[in-house]
Amino acid sequence: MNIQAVSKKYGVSSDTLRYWERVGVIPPVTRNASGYRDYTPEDENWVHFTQCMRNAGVSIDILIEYTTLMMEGKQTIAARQSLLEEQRDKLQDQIDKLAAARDRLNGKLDGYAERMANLDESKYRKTK
Amino acid sequence: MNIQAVSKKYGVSSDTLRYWERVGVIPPVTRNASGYRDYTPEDENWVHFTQCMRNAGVSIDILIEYTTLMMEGKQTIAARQSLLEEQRDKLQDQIDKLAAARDRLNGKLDGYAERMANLDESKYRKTK
DNA sequence: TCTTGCCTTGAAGTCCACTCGAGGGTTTAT
DNA sequence: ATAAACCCTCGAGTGGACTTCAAGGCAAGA
Repeated sequence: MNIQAVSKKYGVSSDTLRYWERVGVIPPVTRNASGYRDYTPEDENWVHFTQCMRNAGVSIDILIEYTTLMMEGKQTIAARQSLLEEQRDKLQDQIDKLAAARDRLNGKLDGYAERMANLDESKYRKTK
Repeated sequence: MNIQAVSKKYGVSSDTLRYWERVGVIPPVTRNASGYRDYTPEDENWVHFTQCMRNAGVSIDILIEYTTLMMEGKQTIAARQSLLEEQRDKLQDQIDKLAAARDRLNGKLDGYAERMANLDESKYRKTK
């Protein structure tokens, strides 16, 4: 699958796909005879994983670290595991922060709903 | 309360507090006789709200827009309400993305747990 | 064969949200 | 009364993550 098709399939620009590969977030992508990128299902999986992590705010540096460990083979399994655990915990913290912000907005919105109701009411009885 | 105390209380640098005020994320803070910032409880509340929203990734531009509407008074109530609703919905979308990433990491971690178990086992019976 | 369009690289540019430094006034402690 | 530790403003600098640009190679259709 060429770069444009992958770009469309995952909603990531070709520039970003090349950038991810250049800095080492994803391992070197398979090339065809003319040197064009030809993403295998495994390459695609890296893209998908990266997109998922980036959407969640995992930093480029962390992803580079993970990919580097991955390419170093079996002896890095324990390191990869703790890296992933750490990121999962960070994600959970972030989820909690987002939920707190959402709840705070909902609290404010309750106040607005009331004020809007008062505005409506005032159309009918001009009490103030 | 002076800027340093607020900085400590909310874990936001003094530079950032000044920056937020400068660009209009929070309204002008009360000053003392020598022109130093002296945060009232209401000023603090703006800081706290801003910190909560920034932690959740709400952009500076959106916060400026909200504060501007706020300072324009009652006639912007409806606009503020829809701005807040939109942000709440965005936060929910982001929460969903983070949860998806977290779940994906947990899936990967299940795989790692297995491999680690195999490594342990191989210490005792060298079957491969 | 010429054109259109996608592909390549490397370097430079952009955007966001701070963060820092310079230069200067104020308050507090000795 | 003078040094240390605050505070102020303004403008420039930084870091992360792209994004665009420049210059050129290859490929399929008219």
